[in-house]
Amino acid sequence: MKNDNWWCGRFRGCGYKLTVPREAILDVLSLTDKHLSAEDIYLAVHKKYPTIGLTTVYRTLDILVSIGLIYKFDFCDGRARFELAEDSKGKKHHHHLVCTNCGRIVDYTDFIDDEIELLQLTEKGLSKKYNFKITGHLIQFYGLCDKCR
Amino acid sequence: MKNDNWWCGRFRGCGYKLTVPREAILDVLSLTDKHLSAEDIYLAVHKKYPTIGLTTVYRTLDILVSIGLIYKFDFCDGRARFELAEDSKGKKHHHHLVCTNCGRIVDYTDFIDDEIELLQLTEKGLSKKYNFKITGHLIQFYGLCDKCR
DNA sequence: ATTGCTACTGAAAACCATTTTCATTAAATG
DNA sequence: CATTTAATGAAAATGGTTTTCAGTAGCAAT
Repeated sequence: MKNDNWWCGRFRGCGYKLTVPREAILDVLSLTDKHLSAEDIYLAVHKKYPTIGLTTVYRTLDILVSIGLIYKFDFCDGRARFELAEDSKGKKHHHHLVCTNCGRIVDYTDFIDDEIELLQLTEKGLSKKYNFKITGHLIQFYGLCDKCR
Repeated sequence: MKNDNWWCGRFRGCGYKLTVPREAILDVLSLTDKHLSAEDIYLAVHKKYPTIGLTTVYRTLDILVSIGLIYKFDFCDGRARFELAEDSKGKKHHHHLVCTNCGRIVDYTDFIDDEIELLQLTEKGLSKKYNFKITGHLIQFYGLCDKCR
């Protein structure tokens, strides 16, 4: 097990052990630009490590979400999807545009700046008015892609 | 069966029959300000009409969503939740603030105007750039409420 | 290196919201 | 009122996710 990956510190700092399955799962996520489901990840990991089980994939994803290394999304197709958090790996912050017919997902980074600005303003207002400690937001567009429209 | 409810036309216009279960389900939804799950609705309907089944509730909710009479939301607690579309019944358009600890949901209408304006601008931009026919958006905030923080 | 502690693991079973199946019933139309 | 066809309820199936449990492997202290 190599201890030189960028996420090792993050793991140990949270009291989690560094294991082969966890490293394999993070590898898969850091090498794709797709929005993988737990099963997608399981299948990808399975090619290199056939002994790693789906249960472990689910458990690991839970941990990764909880320590903020990955994000979990619901694109309304009945399964959760995961992607690496953008600050982890030189990825750009983006939002999603989802085709409700074929499931295609477009990551867009245009328009983001205005969105972020407004979101921060709203978060501040909500936080004050309702005394919430805001931890996150979700903004997503749905529609029909060029092929499906 | 009274044929004088505001939704009768909407139903018939879409080729759906007006039935007791459908009316009962819409009644429940129009009398609450909560975000009910399919089971919540089933239980509420069940008090007055014990013969109406959960299956029918699910089927009716599907229809209501598809004709735009209600909205379906995912607040990440493992079940879908439903509420009457705001244009149906003098309800104000709002977005949601969700407590990730206790599940409390705050409907907020402040800040909405700016949000809507930005969303429309973004929709226009996305629609042009990616050739999507945008049909909807989702914007939601997560955090810890005053009791849970 | 070896040990001991404890977290981690895989397989199987359980879970649970939602969907499907199918035989029966009831709404709408004329 | 009869006919057509959609709607219904019960039960079974589905399928993503979680739990259980006995065995395994990280890792800190020796």
